Amino acid sequence: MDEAGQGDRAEQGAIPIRAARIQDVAKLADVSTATVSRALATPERVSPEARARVLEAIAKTGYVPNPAARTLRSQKTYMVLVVLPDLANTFFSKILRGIEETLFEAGYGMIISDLDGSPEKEAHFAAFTAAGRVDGAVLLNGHLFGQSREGEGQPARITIPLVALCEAIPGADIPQIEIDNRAAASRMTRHLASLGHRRIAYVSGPANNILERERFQGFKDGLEAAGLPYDPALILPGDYTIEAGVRAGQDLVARSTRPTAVFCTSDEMAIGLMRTLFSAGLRVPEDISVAGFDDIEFAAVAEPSLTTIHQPRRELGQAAASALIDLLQGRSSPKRIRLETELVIRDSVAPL
Amino acid sequence: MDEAGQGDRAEQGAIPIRAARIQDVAKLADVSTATVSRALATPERVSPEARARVLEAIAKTGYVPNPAARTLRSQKTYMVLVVLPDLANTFFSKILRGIEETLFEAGYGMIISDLDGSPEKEAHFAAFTAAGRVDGAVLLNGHLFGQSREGEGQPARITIPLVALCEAIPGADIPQIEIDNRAAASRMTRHLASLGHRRIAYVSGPANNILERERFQGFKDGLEAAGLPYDPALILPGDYTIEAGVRAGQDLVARSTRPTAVFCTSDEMAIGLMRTLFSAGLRVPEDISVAGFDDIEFAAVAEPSLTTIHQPRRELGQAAASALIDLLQGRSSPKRIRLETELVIRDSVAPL
DNA sequence: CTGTTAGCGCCTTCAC
DNA sequence: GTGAAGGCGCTAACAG
Repeated sequence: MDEAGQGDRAEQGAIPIRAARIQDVAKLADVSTATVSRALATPERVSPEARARVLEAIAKTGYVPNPAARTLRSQKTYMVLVVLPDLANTFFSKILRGIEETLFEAGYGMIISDLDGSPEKEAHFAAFTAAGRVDGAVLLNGHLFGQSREGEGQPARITIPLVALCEAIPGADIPQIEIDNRAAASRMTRHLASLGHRRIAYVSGPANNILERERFQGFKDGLEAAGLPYDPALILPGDYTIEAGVRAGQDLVARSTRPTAVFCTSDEMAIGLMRTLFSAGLRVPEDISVAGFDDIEFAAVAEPSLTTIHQPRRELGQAAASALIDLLQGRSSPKRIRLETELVIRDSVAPL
Repeated sequence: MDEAGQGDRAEQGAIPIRAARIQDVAKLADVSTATVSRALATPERVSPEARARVLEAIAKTGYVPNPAARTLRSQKTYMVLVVLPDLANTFFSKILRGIEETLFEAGYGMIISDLDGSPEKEAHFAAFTAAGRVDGAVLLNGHLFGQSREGEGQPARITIPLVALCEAIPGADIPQIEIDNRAAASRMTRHLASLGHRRIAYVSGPANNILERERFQGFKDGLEAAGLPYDPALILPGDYTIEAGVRAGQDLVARSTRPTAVFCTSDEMAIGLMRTLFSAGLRVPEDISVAGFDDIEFAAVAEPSLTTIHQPRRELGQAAASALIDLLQGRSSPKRIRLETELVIRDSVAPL
């Protein structure tokens, strides 16, 4: 015995019952520890009698295998890391749920890392991952860990299975689960044009973001398909947040000639933008039509309800988790999975 | 050597570089493994020269301690479990962020369990916790794990530090971080009454929920303070979701005599309710005033913007994480922490 | 201040 | 079908 051992971490008199170990079960069932282990992992290789005794002993002792020991031995953690840029963003919560439920069914736990734009956090989680605390990772942040600034010996290369979700990672040879952002943005743009709108503004995502690049392309595709000119003055900078929508709205309100429709590349921005328009006495859709992207919960109950692009968020999460599990269990996975979006027509957009 | 070892988990030719172990570092730095360990854990107990050599060797090898081995030895996981009833609920995301950032600073990781109303999931996570995969847990779901249905040998008692957040757990002798729901609800009720409203409806949370019980008490307190009678016909059932608000709205719309104000115990319900009122041609606040609770992001940009009770969500998360960390590190923590709420007056409520 | 040593609990080969 | 034994990588006692 080395340390004092157990107990007293929580001062309120925690009961110093030592958790049952495999030895305890073995003794009680009158078998070796190897048999206990096998009874759990490969029951068919253990005689029915022994198995029954083991199971009974497990029930009696309340034995739960020690995961640290198991991991140390088997090199498997049954944990998956989910890396996302902003946990507080509504858009991710339902995706997370899709991921979590799929992982759970397969016996994996989920560790979340909220990068929050901090490079040091990213470095931390890269180390975390390299240290083998997780078997795999789902990346929602649009790039690989640290992009290994080379030099410096071996920068702890990450060799576990990875999957990219939503924000595709161009160069990476990993499964990518996403929607067709370009096609969806084009679809919305054509929808607006088909209603007679000719001056259509576009509120962008963050510069250099892959979603933004694709949606912007789609916007231009849509203009072209509708025979409308591209006017840089109608491009407003944004970053998918409510506040960005508010700012874009202020810009619009201040103009003498306004667009007749605004395509916001997130519902948050659309809602923030509408708010600003209302405050200035403008009506949606009578004075100006507003469209969103994502179809978050609030899109349907906004006033007016929001015309937008529906993303199957839960299914995206599930698909990403499934792809990762496939990899984790030695199966292969398609390199690219694209889920369908849908144009949802509500009340915030009207014919000109 | 037993197994084949390393490599080939990910089929795409993962490089079979074995991660550096403490031994490798020790050899390179020409010290014992114990010294390496100490250089990391208690640098002040190692000579500066040795420390420098160790650090250099670590940099050269890219060494990252194996957490499974560390956990096995030290019985510490540096992981915290966060148990919540519904990950997809907007209300939790900012709280999670508060928790995560505080844990992160203290070197702890966060594992999320979305209970999703499933008892089997709860049992799973109870076992998970009992198995020692986490050092502590933050409970947002209003009750202790499984409430240990006794009998059956030792049902793997959970003895790690726990903290309850938002939903207090009455009998439990653990730190509870919350707001004063009763006082806040009373405050809002009195605010409505002070504007001349005498028929105030109340849209509830789920029956038996502790938040609901407290807020309902507060509502009655407020009525009493304002000298208004309590009318059971003005209590509408809800569960904090948008849909519940929609349903409550339908109920209201169908009535011949309506309340002049509605106090919804969540912003989601308030937004859903307003939507239904609009669809029926009613105006807010001209025809009917609507108040919410929580002050989620969308409350400020709803149309009309929502009068509500502000909860410091991020701070709640931070406070819970801090309390847990105190416990984890052997310090004590106050048994009850109550953060201040604020009445936020916007446009959805008007004088009668 | 530093090295030696002994496990943490489990899984898995090897021998029977 | 089963048991004995070694070791996954680390840290904490104990000597020095």
